[in-house]
Amino acid sequence: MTPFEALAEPNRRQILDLLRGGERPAGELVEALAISQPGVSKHLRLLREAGLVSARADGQRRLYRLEAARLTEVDAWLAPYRQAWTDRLYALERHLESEQ
Amino acid sequence: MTPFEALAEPNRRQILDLLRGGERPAGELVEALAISQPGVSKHLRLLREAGLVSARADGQRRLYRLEAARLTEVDAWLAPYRQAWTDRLYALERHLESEQ
DNA sequence: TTTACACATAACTTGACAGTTATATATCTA
DNA sequence: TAGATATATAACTGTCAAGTTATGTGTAAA
Repeated sequence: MTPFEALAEPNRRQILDLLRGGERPAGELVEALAISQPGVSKHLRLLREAGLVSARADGQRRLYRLEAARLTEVDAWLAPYRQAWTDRLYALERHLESEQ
Repeated sequence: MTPFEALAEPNRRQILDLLRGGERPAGELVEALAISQPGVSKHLRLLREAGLVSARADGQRRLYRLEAARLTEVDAWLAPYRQAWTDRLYALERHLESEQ
């Protein structure tokens, strides 16, 4: 699963958002989401396969951590577009359009 | 279809990449991709529904254009992560890990 | 006014994903 | 050692996306 595919699912984005606050046990993520525990576990697996999170054992819990580095791939793809929408020409086109 | 879902598919990302160079007729996109004409047409529809492209008639052709503004939604989601991976603390963690 | 062209839509197949419940595995605790 | 807890996996179902071929629709050209 590529990072792009991983981000397509809202629950997975929410998981990443939660992990931005630091390491979290799986159970805490389960509480925060509106789906079942196995559902969360499956999303965590896909996120791991995408390299977007990592996990380590802590007793009977598993602590998940954000691997933000993998998101640079998405960021890199987006970069040239960022230039596009900040373009003065682009802004002008939008402006002319809105006047119709 | 959300922008996130739209970007999950590589052919659609390629279409957007091509449209970064300016308006293109559908046929030109068909030539560039490795899938059938109806396949491309369906992707274009989804991209339209996601607001990522727009189309206008030009004789018997249809010219597609990038609507980069919609990508700001993705960019906005990504923004706080961008901070995360440029963090000095984050860099330090990566460094310590690589030493193991 | 046919024929050709560009594109969209219809209809269908296949496979993957997201969700569920039930169960297995491992660790902690009484 | 016997529960109790935390998490993962198995097994299953329903939905949907992505691809295909075949066909429809509108515009250009002969």
